[in-house]
Parts: sequence; structure tokens; C-alpha cells
Amino acid sequence: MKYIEKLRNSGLRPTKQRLKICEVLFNTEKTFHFTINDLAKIIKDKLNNKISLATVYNTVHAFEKKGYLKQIPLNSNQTYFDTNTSDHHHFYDLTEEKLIDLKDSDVGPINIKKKINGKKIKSIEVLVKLDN
Amino acid sequence: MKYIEKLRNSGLRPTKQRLKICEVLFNTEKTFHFTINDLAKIIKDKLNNKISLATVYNTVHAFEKKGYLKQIPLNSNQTYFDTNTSDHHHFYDLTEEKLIDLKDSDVGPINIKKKINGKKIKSIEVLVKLDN
DNA sequence: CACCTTTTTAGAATCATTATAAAGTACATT
DNA sequence: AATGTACTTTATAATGATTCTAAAAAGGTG
Ligand SMILES: [Mn+2]
Ligand SMILES: [Mn+2]
Ligand SMILES: [Zn+2]
Ligand SMILES: [Zn+2]
Repeated sequence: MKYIEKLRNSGLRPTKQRLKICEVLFNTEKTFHFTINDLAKIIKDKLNNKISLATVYNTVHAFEKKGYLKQIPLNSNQTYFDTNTSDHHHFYDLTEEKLIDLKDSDVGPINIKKKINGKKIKSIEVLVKLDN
Repeated sequence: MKYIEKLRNSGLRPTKQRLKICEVLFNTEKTFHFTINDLAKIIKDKLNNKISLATVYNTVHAFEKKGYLKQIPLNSNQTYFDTNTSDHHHFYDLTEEKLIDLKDSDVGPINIKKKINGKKIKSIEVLVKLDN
């Protein structure tokens, strides 16, 4: 498995559960946006695999802490995660409740002119909401 | 009271509770960013007034539906509201956990080049995270 | 006032998330 | 390979923000 190395290098033991979750999250070249519920449902329904919900939470948070996942700010009662951990922009389709990555070139450079004393810019992200 | 009219015109009865909340939220020219908890605490501690938490929730949601408040997407366990209901950009100070409005001129025009078939752009908002 | 509708309220219910602690597993060492 | 230890999984309970409920209170109209 290609994820065993990755986990070991992060100081995470490559357990069956973590490897399964890696496959779901990272075995695709395209960005994956999900909630814990989405992920748990995929594991249960599509993979017919049983991983306890606590482990799904634990694993997602461990991966987030290691920098393999990031949270996306959205108005939802559930937290959204993203396998694309770089600073990047999104379309949010309000009808489908789906996130879509934008390339920097889809948005163009953003130049923040205002400065706050003693504060540094850590990230700049655009959220474009879509309607029908 | 200047808010009695505003509420009546929106089809909302101007109750003591709603008028008090209007004063907290709208009696200032500058934008107010808050959570339900922030608002309830101000009413209780600073105004020595007792409004039930259910009423604070009801009122904030009523005002949101009438277009006097909007939600701000942030990664928090609590929902953030904003008295500035126009499309606008924010600094988010990660240390202070405070939102700051940006003027359009602080950011400059944003031109989204990508289009999705059958979808219209409803809003474009930038979130700039700040560090120390 | 009498009437009807809307609103407030305390408390219960819901639901995502986090905490707990016991059983299981990875893995370094012998 | 067996042992020891730290890490991980798991079922379950706890937490906490938000929503629901239904009864009492208040607004508005004639
Ligand atoms: Mn979802
Ligand atoms: Mn707050
Ligand atoms: Zn993304
Ligand atoms: Zn704002």
C-alpha cells in the first residue's frame, strides 16, 4: 500500500481503518470535499466496511492536524473538509450544496490594500455562491 | 422609537424584546458581527435585561429572513451573523476571533472567469485570515 | 373590553461533535 | 516468537448549539 509510508512518516500507525480512509480520500487526483457524515456513509454503503464513527472523527482530525485535510468555512450545521489543503477558491452551488474548486487563474490575483498593524495575512480565499 | 416603524413595515410586531435587540444591533453606524451567545450576553450583562434565549434565536432568525442580518461562513461551532447584509469582504483575526469588514476598494474588483452551465453567480466574498 | 393572532418563554428534543475508558493493535525489544 | 508499552479503536456517554413544543403573555383591531 502506498499510504503505509505516508502514515508512518507522519508518526501515525498505518491501521486498517486509516488505510481505508486514505483510499477513500486520496485515491483520486481530484479534490474531495466532504463532511464526516459523507465519509462515514461512503465507508458503510459503498465499501461495506464498518469503522466506528468515533474513529472517523479521530482520523479526520489526525489528518487535518498533519496537514492532509483542511476545513472549509461554509454555513452548514456540519463541518466541511477538503483534500486540497492549499489556499484556493471555491464555487459553492447552493442548490446542490456542492463545493467546486477554482483555479487561481479562474479568479486572478487578489491584492489586499488594507493593512492591520501587527497582523500578517495568513490566507486569502474567495467563496463564490452559485444559484440556478 | 425609530425601530417601531421598521418592524411594523416588515410585518413584525414591535415587542419590547425585538426593540431591545434592534438597539443592540442597529444603533451604531458600524457593522456588528456576533454570535447568538455574544448577543445574549450583551443583553444580560451590559443591558441588565432578561430575554429568553429562545426569543433571541427567534428574533435573529426573523431579522435574517427579513434581510436585516446575514450569516457569515466561518469555521466555528457557533453561527456568526452580520448587520452588514451587503456582499462584502472580511478580515478574520484568528487570534482575537474577530471579523473586520473590508471595503470593496480594500480588495479591488474580482473577475470570475469560469462559468458553470445553467448557474448564476449570486455573491462573491473574500475571507482574509490574519495572524500575529 | 373582547377577540384573534403573534410572540415569548421554559423546558424538552435534536443532532453534530467531543470525551471516556476499556479492549484491541502496532511494533520495538528481548 | 513472546513480552511490554504506547497508540488506536470502539461503544457509549457527555456536551453544547440549535430547534421544537405548547402554554402563557402581549399586540392589534374593532
Ligand atoms: Mn453533505
Ligand atoms: Mn464570539
Ligand atoms: Zn477545495
Ligand atoms: Zn461584515
